[in-house]
Amino acid sequence: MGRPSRFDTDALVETAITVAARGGPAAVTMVAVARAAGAPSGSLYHRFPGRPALLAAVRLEALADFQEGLRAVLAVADPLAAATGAARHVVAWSRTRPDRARVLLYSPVDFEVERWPVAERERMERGNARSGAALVGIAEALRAPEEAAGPALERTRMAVVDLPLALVRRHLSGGGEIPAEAEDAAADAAYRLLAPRP
Amino acid sequence: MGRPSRFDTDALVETAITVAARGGPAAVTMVAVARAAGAPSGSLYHRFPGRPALLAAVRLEALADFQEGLRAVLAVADPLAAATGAARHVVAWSRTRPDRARVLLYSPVDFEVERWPVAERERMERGNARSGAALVGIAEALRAPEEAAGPALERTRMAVVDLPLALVRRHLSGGGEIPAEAEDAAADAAYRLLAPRP
DNA sequence: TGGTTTTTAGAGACACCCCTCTAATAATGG
DNA sequence: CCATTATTAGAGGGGTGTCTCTAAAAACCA
Repeated sequence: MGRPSRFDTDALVETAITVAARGGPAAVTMVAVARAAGAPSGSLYHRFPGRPALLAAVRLEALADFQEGLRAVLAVADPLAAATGAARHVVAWSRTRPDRARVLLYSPVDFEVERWPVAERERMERGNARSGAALVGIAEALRAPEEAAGPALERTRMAVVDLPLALVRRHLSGGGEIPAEAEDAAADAAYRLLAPRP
Repeated sequence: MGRPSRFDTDALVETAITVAARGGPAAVTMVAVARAAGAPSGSLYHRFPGRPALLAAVRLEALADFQEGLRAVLAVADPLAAATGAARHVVAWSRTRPDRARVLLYSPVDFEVERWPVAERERMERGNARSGAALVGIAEALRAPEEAAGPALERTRMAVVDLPLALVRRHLSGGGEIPAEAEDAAADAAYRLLAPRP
């Protein structure tokens, strides 16, 4: 099998994630990650064809981890419970995995998606499509009889993803931590946004 | 008065804003902005002592423009109307000034606030304090009798600032535009979040 | 043991950026 | 018209980053 590796891919991605969490995607350079991992740059290039691939690995790791849990929560039968649970999950996940959450607070553009290798870009689109489909299901179940599909989806996405992430953003950007109460706040807000009008 | 200037400070800040909107704070380098403005880098250094000062100018211009309008809307007498109006304003402002909005979607850390000249940092803190005070007033007026001050402020800030900005973020990050309906969505969501429970 | 394979190790070419510094330029005031 | 002054113009040093390429190291396998 040849010489055993001193730095395995997962560990390198992990340090790249902490670098990204601390300094944003711009700080994720090949040299910076190599230095942080105590590896020579050659070892990095041995695993990632270039910086775009490294950025993709960082983003995809965070995204997959996030979406996996989200989809599990969204699978609950009662749509309102699924939605409030998902809102709570977004905050809870971010609280326990702040570095990965910080990665997700940046936009795809910041991670230079347009330069990613095609395989990685497709992997991201597949993940987004799967989660998007789960969300559409919930939105449809919650939709008021007279409401159009578009606005209903908008409202659901806002309650389940955007609003919790906004909460997370305010706490994390600035170096702080997320308080436990934020989970309740997210769930409560989602309920208010999605419960049928009185 | 000496030789008249070919590039005035405001115009340079303006091009810096479009550079920042397109490529994020990382793209705002002295050379990049100089190139975009068609000016030699020396002209830039003549007006800004260095990159941190340029980043500060970009951020402060966007922030001042945003907060000015926000405070005006928050000054409305009825607190619930002020809050929903403010939420609407955040989206409306972002819709008409997408480049400035894009600048505000990044965190202070991304703009390297810690390296700014002190004067600029203080100017930012003063602006934040003023807007924060206006928000505290609204939050206090909206607070339910049995609610504590902290959570009430959290809820108000979320409805008035975070959630509208989250909406804006989804549309702007990715290069798109903000649809006009988003203003209604923001105002509606703010109402649902802040109106007294049935 | 000796060949094969995988990986580390790091030097080096090239590009870009920050910033300094010196000249040249073009207006104004006496 | 000349001195003054604000500004443009851009060359160049020093630093850092990307990526390539060669050599050595360290395991496995026959």
